[in-house]
Amino acid sequence: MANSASGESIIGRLVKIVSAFDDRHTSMSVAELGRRTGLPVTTTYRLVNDLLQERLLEREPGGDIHIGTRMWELVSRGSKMLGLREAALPFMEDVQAVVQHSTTLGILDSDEVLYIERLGSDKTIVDITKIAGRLPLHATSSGLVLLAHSPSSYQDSFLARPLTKFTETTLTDPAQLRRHLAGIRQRGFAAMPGVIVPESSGIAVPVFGPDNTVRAALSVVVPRNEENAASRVPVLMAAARGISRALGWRGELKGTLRQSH
Amino acid sequence: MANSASGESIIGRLVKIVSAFDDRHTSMSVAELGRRTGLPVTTTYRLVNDLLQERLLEREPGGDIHIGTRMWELVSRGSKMLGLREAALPFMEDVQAVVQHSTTLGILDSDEVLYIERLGSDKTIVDITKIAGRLPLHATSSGLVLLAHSPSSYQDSFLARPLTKFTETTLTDPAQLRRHLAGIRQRGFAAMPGVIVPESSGIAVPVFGPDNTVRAALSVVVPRNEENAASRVPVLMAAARGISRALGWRGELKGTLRQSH
DNA sequence: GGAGGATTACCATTGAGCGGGAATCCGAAG
DNA sequence: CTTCGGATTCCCGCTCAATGGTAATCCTCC
Repeated sequence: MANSASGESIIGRLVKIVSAFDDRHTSMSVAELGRRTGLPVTTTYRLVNDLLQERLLEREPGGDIHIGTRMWELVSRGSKMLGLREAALPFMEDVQAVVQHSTTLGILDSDEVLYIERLGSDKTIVDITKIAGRLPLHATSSGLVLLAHSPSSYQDSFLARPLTKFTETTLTDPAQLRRHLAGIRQRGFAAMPGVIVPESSGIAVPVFGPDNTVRAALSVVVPRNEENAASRVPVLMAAARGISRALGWRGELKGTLRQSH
Repeated sequence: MANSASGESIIGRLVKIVSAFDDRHTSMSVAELGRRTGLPVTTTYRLVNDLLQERLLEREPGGDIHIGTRMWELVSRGSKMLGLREAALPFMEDVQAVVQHSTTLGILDSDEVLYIERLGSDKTIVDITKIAGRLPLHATSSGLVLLAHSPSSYQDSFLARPLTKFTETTLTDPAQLRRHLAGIRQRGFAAMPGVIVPESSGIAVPVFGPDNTVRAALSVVVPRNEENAASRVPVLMAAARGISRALGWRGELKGTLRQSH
């Protein structure tokens, strides 16, 4: 920005400021914000005041500040997430009504699954997905579905890097994963028992856009001991097709391999 | 910012840029963005490129740009809306399951109701609420609930200004509205037949925070001809209490008037 | 091939942003 | 009441990042 010192753009600082807030820290004093962002004190105060002016941040009675309603509103309204969410929600409600555990919708972003919607807060089941939360691709059923339908060049580069092993069942071997991904494409769904948390297992299916590429992964998390997990697949698939259609998808293009004639 | 000409801060421009996107325009060319915002061409391109750098905006194959996933993620994760939403959603699902029409959660912001959550996309019923959408306070059941529980100084200033009459049943007279608000406080809910659209009517109840102030309004929209609309009130009230409790509310403080002994 | 628009490249100008330092405010502890 | 540590605001000169014209280039349709 004008002047340098830090050599960082205002926009970069905005990102720092907004990033300082998360689900565990939705509000804090300006001083603390300065500490968390590492910005010079004076600068922090000036920026915060500018943002308060525009209602992008808000000051609460105690003096602490938090992300402003206006910011949430502008971003939510203009973002494509809303459209995807709108299309998906009715179907997710149906799934939720039948499956009774938690239903999530995730997209691929920056080599991770980003969950953009989630229904059901059943405390009896371990489920670490959160809205606007991220999890690794190779350790979630949603992630595997998204990865399985990515361009192979992307898969290659992703599988080339070291993968964390979360539990016994987490696959980390590239060759093994490749075979697994092929299976997912073949069967049309991914079922992963306890890949991140041993107690629960996830089932995920792909959601397609008009161009027949995968837009998102719809998934449910169920207790691992539940043996009829596979019975959930048809419900999920039907819902995913509904969502896809709502997004403008018109069925597989000719030439795409099908399950059966 | 550095240099003036327009005499506008970068932050103001950011707001302009983000505001240029809405649910009907989730993506556009940079040139069009420049037109919509009224910013100089070159400036628009430069700003957009900076934002693309930070992944706050994203470029799609066609060249059009849209609000970036990162922006949505950062704002959603850090915003207090998520907490409110998380608390409310399970109860909203229950209401939705029983009432079958659309269930919404709205807060008071800038003299309007801002809807932050909505379940149910029943096309058979006219419902103009949208997530991140706004509607006037005096013409929605949610708005009236929020207004009824606002500080009287705020009510005064709000009622002092001219109010738009949307349908026959929209109340616009301050005195009449005041009486109505008193009734809402007394009964604990607002029921408005066709205040904005004649075909549907809304029922709303307040959601309280730990300090016993109203945080939000929970409401359902049902067809107007449905005469047992009142029967929906208990469900809503129970759900609202559940949400309030999830927010840390601990029941009415002593001294607060109750419906009955 | 050419007209109209979108996008990029170039560049001189300058005041908005910067941030150190000091003063002030405020609440809690002594 | 005084002290003390932290949060917040004020002040202010420096300077380069941001600005936004103009012009060149790149696309796309007719």
